[in-house]
Amino acid sequence: MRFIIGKEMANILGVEDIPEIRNTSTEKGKGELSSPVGFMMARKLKKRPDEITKELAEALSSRSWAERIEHKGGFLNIYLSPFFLLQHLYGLSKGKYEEIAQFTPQYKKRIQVEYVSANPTGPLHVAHGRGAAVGSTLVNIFKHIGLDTTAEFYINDGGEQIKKFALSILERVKEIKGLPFDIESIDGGYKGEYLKDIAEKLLERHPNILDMPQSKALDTAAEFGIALMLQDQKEVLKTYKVEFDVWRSEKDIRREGWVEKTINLLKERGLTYESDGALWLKTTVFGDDKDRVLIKKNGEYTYFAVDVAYHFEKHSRGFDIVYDIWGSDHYGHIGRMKAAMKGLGLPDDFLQVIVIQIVRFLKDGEPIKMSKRAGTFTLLSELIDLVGVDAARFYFLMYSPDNSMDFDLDLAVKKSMDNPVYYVQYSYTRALSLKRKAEEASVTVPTLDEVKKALEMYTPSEEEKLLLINLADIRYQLMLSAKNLSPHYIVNYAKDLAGMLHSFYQSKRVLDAESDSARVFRMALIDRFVEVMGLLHDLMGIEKKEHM
RNA sequence: GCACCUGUAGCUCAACAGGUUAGAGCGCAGGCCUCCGGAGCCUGAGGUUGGGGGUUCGACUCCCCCCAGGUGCACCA
Repeated sequence: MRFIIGKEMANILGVEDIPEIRNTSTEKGKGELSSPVGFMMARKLKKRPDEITKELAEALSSRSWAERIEHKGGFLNIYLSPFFLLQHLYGLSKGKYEEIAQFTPQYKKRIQVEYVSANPTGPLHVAHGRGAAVGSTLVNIFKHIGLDTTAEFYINDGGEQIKKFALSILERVKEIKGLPFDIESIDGGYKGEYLKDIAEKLLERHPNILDMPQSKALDTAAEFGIALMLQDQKEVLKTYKVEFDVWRSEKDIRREGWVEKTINLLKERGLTYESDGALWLKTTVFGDDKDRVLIKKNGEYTYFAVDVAYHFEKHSRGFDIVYDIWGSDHYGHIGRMKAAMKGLGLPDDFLQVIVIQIVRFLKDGEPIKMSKRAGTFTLLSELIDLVGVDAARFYFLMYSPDNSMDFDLDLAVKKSMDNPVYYVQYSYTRALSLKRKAEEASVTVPTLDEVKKALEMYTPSEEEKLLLINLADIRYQLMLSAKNLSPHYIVNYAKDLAGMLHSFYQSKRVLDAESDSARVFRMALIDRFVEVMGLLHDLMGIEKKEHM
């Protein structure tokens, strides 16, 4: 809706750029929408700001969408026709998201979002919860506005960690068998209790595992443990409303020869050299602080080498933009990866890393120490059991990913009204309950024609218009989240809408309204609220509750 | 030391592409149900946007310099 108006302004002024239109509905005396178009265009058009806005106000005031237009210096303050807004909202379910998608840099690109990508050497940790919530919501938004998006999980089932994992499992098998065992001797070994479960199940399947040759035993343990952990991760993610289109295995990347292919290409480009028995990539040429090892002196590929190959493979699959969602602890990986992408001749905007800042979990007001090595970590599944999927997701989504956050477990456990997720869910339930009551009373949702007639008789109040204009802003809000790569815009938007619904609900009766026309208008408003708020629930991945 | 993130009301956070008087929630003070769900609503107090310069008609927003907190700087992943 903002775009429609912005485009009309641009047409009248004969300029290319669509002027900024702000939602000023909650501010007094600035209209419902407002644009600093006079200031923005003054230089270009060589006119005074107030001349421009005066001209626009005159030209636009006859438009059907305009109820009233004021010009104040360089600002144009617009009051919209309620019918126009409802008409817009009635057309919402039919899609037409193209016109907002084109304001995002991802428009008409093939995009991939890779996130979570946890090691399959253990269950998902609570810290995975934030990236999972952010990633899945971004993907939901991208897909909803029609961007060509693939959600991908990279299974790190190759490399050094897997060896340590397999060794650790075998030690636990020895333990169960009553044989001497020693986990401490494994450098970076896995000490979590869950390894005993894996070992037990492994013994059931392969009772003779310890009689196998060492390398076969390790392979068997690794394969078995990975399958089990992956299964566990998939189940938790499903509960957590996180879905992937593609699960890509590191082992397959290696097996398909992508690493050799990639390294050869880098060699051809003269970007590698040997030193200390290792093969190095000249990432410093592309702005990295130091060069990085591709092949260790023991002949194995580094994680970095495989990851570069994986991203080269992504490009070969035809993606234009790849978003990797990483925790801030992987920050050091970014510079070298971007340098490697440049070395491979990929476009500058191909790899974009969304860095999620750290989450601290507070218990009794104190941060909990969490470490995989020590085996004392808290699981994502435990967090879900504790606070529920809705609260967990909502809490993670509320904050900008740039912001480090504290997750107060005591507060979340309380399920008290401090928790904004209830406030938002309650608004949906309340509106839905009203629709249910209406249905019982045989009051139907009006057609657009009925709304039009009703609005000839009825003038909406402040609360009603506020809710209306903000509902109609849904697509702009989705565009903001998509463009700025953060779900927190739509979460705050949902909180605002919920407040407006409650405020409206408190001040006006719907079913026993003072007039037929008022009831028709309000029924339309409630119906559209359920539509928009329902969509927001779906995108955020929280439950739409019929009853609370 | 270098790089990145953060610093906004007592607390937790917003603020769109630089735009008109910096907004919410919690907490605090007061008020509101004969009534469609009070898990709600209304009113109020509360701010030198960490500090200092600069650019601009206009700066929380952009640039520079400081200060404070966090994270990262592996032939680990």
